[in-house]
Amino acid sequence: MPVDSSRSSVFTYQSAVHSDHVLRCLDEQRLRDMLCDVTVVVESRSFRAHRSVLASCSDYFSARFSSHGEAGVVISLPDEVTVEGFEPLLQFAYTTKLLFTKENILEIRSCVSVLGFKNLDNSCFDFLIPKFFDNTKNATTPPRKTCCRMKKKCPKPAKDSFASNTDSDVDTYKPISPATLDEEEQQTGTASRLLDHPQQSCDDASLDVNTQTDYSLLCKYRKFQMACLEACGPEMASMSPATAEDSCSLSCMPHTKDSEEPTSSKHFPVTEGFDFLASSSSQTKPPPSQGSKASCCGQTCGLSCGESVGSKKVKIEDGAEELLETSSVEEQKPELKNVSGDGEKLVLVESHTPGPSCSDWQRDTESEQTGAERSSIEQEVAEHLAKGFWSETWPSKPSAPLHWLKQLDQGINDRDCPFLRDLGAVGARVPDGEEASRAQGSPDVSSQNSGEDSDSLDTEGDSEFYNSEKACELPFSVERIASLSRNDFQQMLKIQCLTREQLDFVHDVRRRSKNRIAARRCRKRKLDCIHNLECEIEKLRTEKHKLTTERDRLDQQRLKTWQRFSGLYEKVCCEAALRPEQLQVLAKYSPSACPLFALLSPLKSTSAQPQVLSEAQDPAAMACALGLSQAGSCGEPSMSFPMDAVLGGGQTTPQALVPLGPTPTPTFSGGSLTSSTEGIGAGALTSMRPEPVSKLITYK
DNA sequence: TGACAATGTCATCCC
DNA sequence: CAGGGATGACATTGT
Repeated sequence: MPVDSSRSSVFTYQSAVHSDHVLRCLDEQRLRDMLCDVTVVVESRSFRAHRSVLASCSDYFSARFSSHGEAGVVISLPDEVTVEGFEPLLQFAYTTKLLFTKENILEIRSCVSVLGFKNLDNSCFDFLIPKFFDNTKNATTPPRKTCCRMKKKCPKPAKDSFASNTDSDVDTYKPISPATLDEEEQQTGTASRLLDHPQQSCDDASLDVNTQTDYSLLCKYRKFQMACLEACGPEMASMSPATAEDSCSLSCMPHTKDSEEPTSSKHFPVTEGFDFLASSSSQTKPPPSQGSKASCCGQTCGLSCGESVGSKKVKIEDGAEELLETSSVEEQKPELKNVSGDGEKLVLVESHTPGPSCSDWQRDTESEQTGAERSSIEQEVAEHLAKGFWSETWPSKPSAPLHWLKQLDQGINDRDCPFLRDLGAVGARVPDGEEASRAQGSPDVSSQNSGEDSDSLDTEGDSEFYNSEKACELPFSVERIASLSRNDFQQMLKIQCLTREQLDFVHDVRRRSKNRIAARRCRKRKLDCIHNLECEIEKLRTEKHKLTTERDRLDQQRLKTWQRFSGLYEKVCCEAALRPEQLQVLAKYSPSACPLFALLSPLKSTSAQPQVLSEAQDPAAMACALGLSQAGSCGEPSMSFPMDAVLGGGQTTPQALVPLGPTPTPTFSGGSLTSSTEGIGAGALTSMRPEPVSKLITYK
């Protein structure tokens, strides 16, 4: 790890292999029953393990162990957990690899669900299980093919061939070609979205791994998953290993030497950020000695485009052939290669790629880059490759990028592989020399040069990219441009001594990559904001409903209270036979909510109801008549009450409380003042000073 | 063929 | 002042 001694910054070294080493040692301890502190009993079979490991992988164990503090505990798992399902999970906990077959995948999923196993999301099984058990392709065929442009870019014959194969044999899960998606991500970077989206949809590991996303609300990622089922599924379902070898996808693998070997592995994205990592060798990534060329090539075609941190990869093994993860740490785990299988066996591998934190650019190319930008970068790198980006070193590097391009010739129709067609288009630009001859040496590739849709596939930006790139043969991978930190990036530029044009190109690539990620972040934030606002609206609606209910309840309560007051005042007025001036005095000292209070102000505006006054000669009757009108004194809402509301001895209807507007309309029904005797006494009356009407009647 | 969604890119502002 | 992030606007592509 080169460190600039002139720096005073604090450096962080993050080992790429440490975590894997620890896990491997734990696994060895488990196999040797060393330091194991728990015995897990499943169906009368015991498994020794470390509690810390189990607890860190499973919510179930975490909860169980938290309640059993003592060591040497024996835990019996529920009946739902079977040996068939638990054993692979235990191995996964110690190896990050989940071996499963068609026979036990259901058991495993059940156990995952029961035990709350982490990092094994249901969506992964949701993706795989249909491929195992769904005999009807249409049942899993999505209406749209979001993820793969193969449909668009591949001529119909290729698609039809897939379809025919699928129809004939979909029950058998076969490894699919890594090219099916790798090519596409190299082409357009679409695969990065496709891989990012499932993560977002399921575990919210969106393009911004540090933030939570509600992208799960969006069905687009599910659409991607379903689209992959169709686009990749047919291959998965129908392609035999032999056919897989012939597929273009395998040829896209940038292996230095292994790529020449028949490969039955497939590389395709799976939901929940799982990638199906394809490799038929123990070294998927080109050796570091090949420099940036091999490194870029490996990343372009061999790496999946999941998130760099915590990304998961699925290795598909065919038979006894073992595939190794592209991670550098994989080389340290040869013992894990012994995955024999009578039939097909899949290995889910969760990679532990550390984040970039050192200045080792060689390491950076292997482990550093975000999934969001990786695909697009890979695309660019792929374009570089196809254009003979490393033409300088190419002659001496037989395993250089075009090597795997050359393999595209092997029984592969470029029409079957959109990436090939794109590469062909790019290859047409290969200026001269060996690259051109190599490209021409491939009938398929050369034919791609005249592909009718190759030009249409190039966007304006691509053309600009090609033009600028043509004069910029960079000695490092494009992905590194965007993935490096600012300081490292500048340092790298100093070291490389690039030309002005190259510098411009590099900065442009970096700027666009950064901005691309920023745009994704921005959009994600926007979606999050929209979702939060929607949640807020829903909350406010709920609160409004609650408040409305409460208001209605209080209205009813107030109505009852009003009825009691009405009866009481009615009684007082009738029995006391008060004169108008006495009524005014009484009303003056009465709460505004009481009916008598209404007598005060209406007396001043009796001109509005002369006929009423003329009829109501009796003070009590007049009081009752005037009491109908409450002309908004003191700014209170105007109220109008039917006579029976006041005189009916509590026979008030809810309408009596409904405000009728600023101009009250007295409704005198000529009722008598015979009142009920119920209610509170006069003494209690004077002591009751309820809140004014303006406070009691608070309408919205 | 138009609507729509997703994404990339550019320009601009702000830090 | 350079660089990077955020974001609106626009273009492109796919469904």
